[in-house]
Amino acid sequence: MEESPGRTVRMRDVARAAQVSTMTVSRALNTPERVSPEVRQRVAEAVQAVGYVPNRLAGSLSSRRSNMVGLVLPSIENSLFAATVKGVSDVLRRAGHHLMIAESGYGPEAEEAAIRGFLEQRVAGLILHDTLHTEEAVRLIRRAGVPVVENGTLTPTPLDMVVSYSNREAARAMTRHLARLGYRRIALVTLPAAANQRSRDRQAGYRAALAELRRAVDPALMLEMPPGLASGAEALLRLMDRPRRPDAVFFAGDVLAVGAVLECQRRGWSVPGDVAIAAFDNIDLLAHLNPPVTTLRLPRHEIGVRSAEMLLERLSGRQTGPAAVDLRFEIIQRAST
Amino acid sequence: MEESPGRTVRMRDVARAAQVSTMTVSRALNTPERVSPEVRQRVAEAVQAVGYVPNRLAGSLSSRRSNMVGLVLPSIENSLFAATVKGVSDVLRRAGHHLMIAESGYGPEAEEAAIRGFLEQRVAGLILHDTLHTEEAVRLIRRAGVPVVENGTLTPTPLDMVVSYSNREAARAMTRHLARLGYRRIALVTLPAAANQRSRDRQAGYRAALAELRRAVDPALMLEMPPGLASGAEALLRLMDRPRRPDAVFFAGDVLAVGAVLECQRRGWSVPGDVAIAAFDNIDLLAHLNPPVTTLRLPRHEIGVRSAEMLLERLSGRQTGPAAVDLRFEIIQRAST
DNA sequence: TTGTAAGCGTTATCAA
DNA sequence: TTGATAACGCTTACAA
Repeated sequence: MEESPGRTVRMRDVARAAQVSTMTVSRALNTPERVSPEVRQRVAEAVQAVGYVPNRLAGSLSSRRSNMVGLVLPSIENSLFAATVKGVSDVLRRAGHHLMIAESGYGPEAEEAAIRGFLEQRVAGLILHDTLHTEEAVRLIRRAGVPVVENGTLTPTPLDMVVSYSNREAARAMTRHLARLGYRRIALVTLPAAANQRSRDRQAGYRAALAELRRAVDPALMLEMPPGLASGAEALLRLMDRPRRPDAVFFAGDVLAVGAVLECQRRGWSVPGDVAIAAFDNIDLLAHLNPPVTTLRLPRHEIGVRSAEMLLERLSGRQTGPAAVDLRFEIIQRAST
Repeated sequence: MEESPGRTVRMRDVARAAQVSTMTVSRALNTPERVSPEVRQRVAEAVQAVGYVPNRLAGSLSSRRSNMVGLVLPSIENSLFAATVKGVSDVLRRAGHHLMIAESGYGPEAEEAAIRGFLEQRVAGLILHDTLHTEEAVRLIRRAGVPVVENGTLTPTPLDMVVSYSNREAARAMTRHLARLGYRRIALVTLPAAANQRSRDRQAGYRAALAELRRAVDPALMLEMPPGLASGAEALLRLMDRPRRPDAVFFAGDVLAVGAVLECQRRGWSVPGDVAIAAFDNIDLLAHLNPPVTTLRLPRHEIGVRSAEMLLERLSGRQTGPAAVDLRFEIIQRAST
């Protein structure tokens, strides 16, 4: 019943209480099968009695193994990543690992700082959403020799392992889907592509689809907008203001499509009558909007699960060498197209 | 240019390269002002030359200080917490601290497991969203002697520090606001209150407001629903099916209000003509819905910022003793009421 | 199955 | 201002 924050309880205290050496305590805790049942029991009781909480700092320092994984996301606030984080977190927890999270929102330099911080903490592995890194970040990772999973897109030049879907193929598939439905002038709205490989891949997929369909790319129908609901509304208005309007708009980013549908409601425009609208991500809301919005089902959660699993497998020493996992997406056709 | 993951570079290697002792390297890195400029420079160059990445595990073990903070959230997927996490993360990063995140979604036992894990990692402090903890969790925290901030609601029995707004007062204010607007039969929908102090506080605030208005509480107008858009729609339908319909519904949880508004669109019900709708949280979407939805502006981001700041202040040894910070909320009146 | 001794890579402490 | 030495709390390696 000792609850005052006095001197820390060390393994030595448990050892004394159980009348064994610290090594036996260590074994009883980490590899119980290598300790006699009787002693195991005595140690368990001693742990309870003295209120022992193992010090992983000391354990990791000594064993040169760590149970922490670092995750770097472009933005903690973007709810798109929540499903991925959840997947990572669930798998890690079950394996007794812990998750550290940092943000790279301000670009590769911020990512480098986050990576450096994680390596100082001696994480066992890294999961990076972005696929663009500073040279120094790459050097740090290589020297540290930690396994890394990249998530953002199926980069052709992975650091180590990749788990993602193909942004290019997803955009291509949706563009073709819209064409198949009969839309003739399909517009594309993405987030700013300059520092965003995902946006560039989506634009490439759109272009590829049009090329296959033997349609010219009309630059007036390609727009880059910042993220946000208002931004989606504005993109729609700009496109509908063009001399030659689109009959379908593919919003390949964030919640742009939601903003656009809500703007149509306000204007009294019929969707898909006046303009069809398609989105890029399976956020719940899209299914509940009026009309429900055609979109892609992306394997957000599975990306997290597989990333964590691959990392753990590598750490366990079973899996070795680089690997790329191309997870599947799916088109969800709804009333908006 | 050495990039192969060979032997780790230790402080000793830097010391050798700079021709000083490890203590001098340690000082040059942690308290540069206590080292001569010349030596400081030599050490900096040596760090570069050998590619040294400090080992915080060893540092923390030795100094008995850590730069990690543990954050326990009910759900990683719930985007409501994103703003808080962002606030915490920003403040910690600037102070050179790191964030570990875990989930308590399955109740106090899961929270206890998360807390135990963090304490094993020897975090410097804890931020807990929930205010309901197992006895063992409380004992662990007390023994560890780490500072703790609780966030979920202004609990009257804090473990240590609290940073929150008052769920009770917020619900009370919105209920009174709706009454002032002339609504006579105000319904309340919350998340299940059994294991959720926040829901209970909101119900209490609603009851308090009605009592002050000398109105009876009609149990038929109080509903508890699971989270989700579909759930909000269903709640609305159930309430509108009552013999004596509400003229306003206050959705005090999650995205319930959004689901309800979208259901009204589908049914062709006028909001607020047929029924007024109010929400509890300032998610962007509410401002863009048709009609825009009256809601509360809650200090989500500030909660994160202040929590982290208080923790850091305590760690720096300046602030001591418990503290409660009651952050303000605000009603945002929009067209839905 | 259990124990002894020597680190793991850093910092606190004290001395020069 | 700098350095020598002894921890920090655990695990590896080896021995009994």
